[in-house]
Amino acid sequence: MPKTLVVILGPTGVGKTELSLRVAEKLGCPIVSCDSRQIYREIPIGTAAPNAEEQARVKHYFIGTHSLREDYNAGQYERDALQLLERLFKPHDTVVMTGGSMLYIDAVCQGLDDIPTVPVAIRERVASAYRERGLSWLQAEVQRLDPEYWEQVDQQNPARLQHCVELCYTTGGTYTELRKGKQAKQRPFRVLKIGLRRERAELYDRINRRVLQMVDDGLEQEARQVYPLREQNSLQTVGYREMFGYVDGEYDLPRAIELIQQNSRHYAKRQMTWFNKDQSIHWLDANNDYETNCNSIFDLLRNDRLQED
RNA sequence: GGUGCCAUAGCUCAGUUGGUAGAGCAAAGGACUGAAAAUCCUUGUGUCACUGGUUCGAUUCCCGUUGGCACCA
Repeated sequence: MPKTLVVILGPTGVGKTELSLRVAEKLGCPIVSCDSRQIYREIPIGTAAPNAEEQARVKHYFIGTHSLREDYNAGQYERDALQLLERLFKPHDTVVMTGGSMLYIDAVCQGLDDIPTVPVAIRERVASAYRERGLSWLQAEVQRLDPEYWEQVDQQNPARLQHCVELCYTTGGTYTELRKGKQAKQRPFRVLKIGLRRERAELYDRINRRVLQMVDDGLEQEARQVYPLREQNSLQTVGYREMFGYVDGEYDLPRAIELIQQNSRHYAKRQMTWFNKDQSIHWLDANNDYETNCNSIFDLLRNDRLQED
């Protein structure tokens, strides 16, 4: 029997959670979360993680499994998720994966290149040099160490440049050498990507209202509890940065809420830009009833199987 | 009621010594391989409040109107 991973993706707030639950219930399979922030146990409210009731309906993986103090990233997720899927595909022919973290989805479905982990000391060295000497230093380093990458890279983007410099320091070679693996990695299962979408105005309205609901549910208190960890990468997250600004007295609570809504909309927009490029996604209208969308997914699964045989 | 100041992009404001205007934010589009809810790039025509006057030409100067703010009654 061919093994299939059903990936349900879409922008934040589109309604992935409930559809995923219905699909998983009908298939009798678990849900693997593909969300770079729901993985942290301290921040369930602001990340709209599935609640206890939802998790009781279907077994979930990668929800609240890590602490904000841990460094986690897409490469690690690729390894963890593949390992888990190998296990889950023994009893199950189909597994549902759901989430909106674009890079994490690609990491599982296509795979990332094998890039070494940068030692903390090197990361800090590059970061402090950048702080002291600015973007032009990063640009000069990349030109010197990896001219080929310099030609393609977004030259104004410090995050990209820093990463390249870190890897050159770490390996003694170039970043370009590590980026050669363009074609998709072989996976021991097939992937069916389902994209959920709805009209822009409607999506934004849902996002705005969901943020207000999060505030009612105690987002401010949740943010205050994790405030001491605000410098962690894991807290460079919509909903928390804005609350930290409020706690620091930069603006009032209504302004913080406005900013959270706005940044959530920006995030949704970036997700859509990314997903729009992916030709392998089968799009469904989030306004259809669950029965209709579930049936569409099962039809796609069946066709997929027939083709395979 | 009187006097003064203000009225320019969705918002906050620059500016044009008279030749029809530009920043920040918002918004839209895009990029993206171990920070990815991150990080970055591109995009600015708007009756310059309304009416009349002066002028070759007014958003800019003048009269009036409307709205706002301040002070005086």
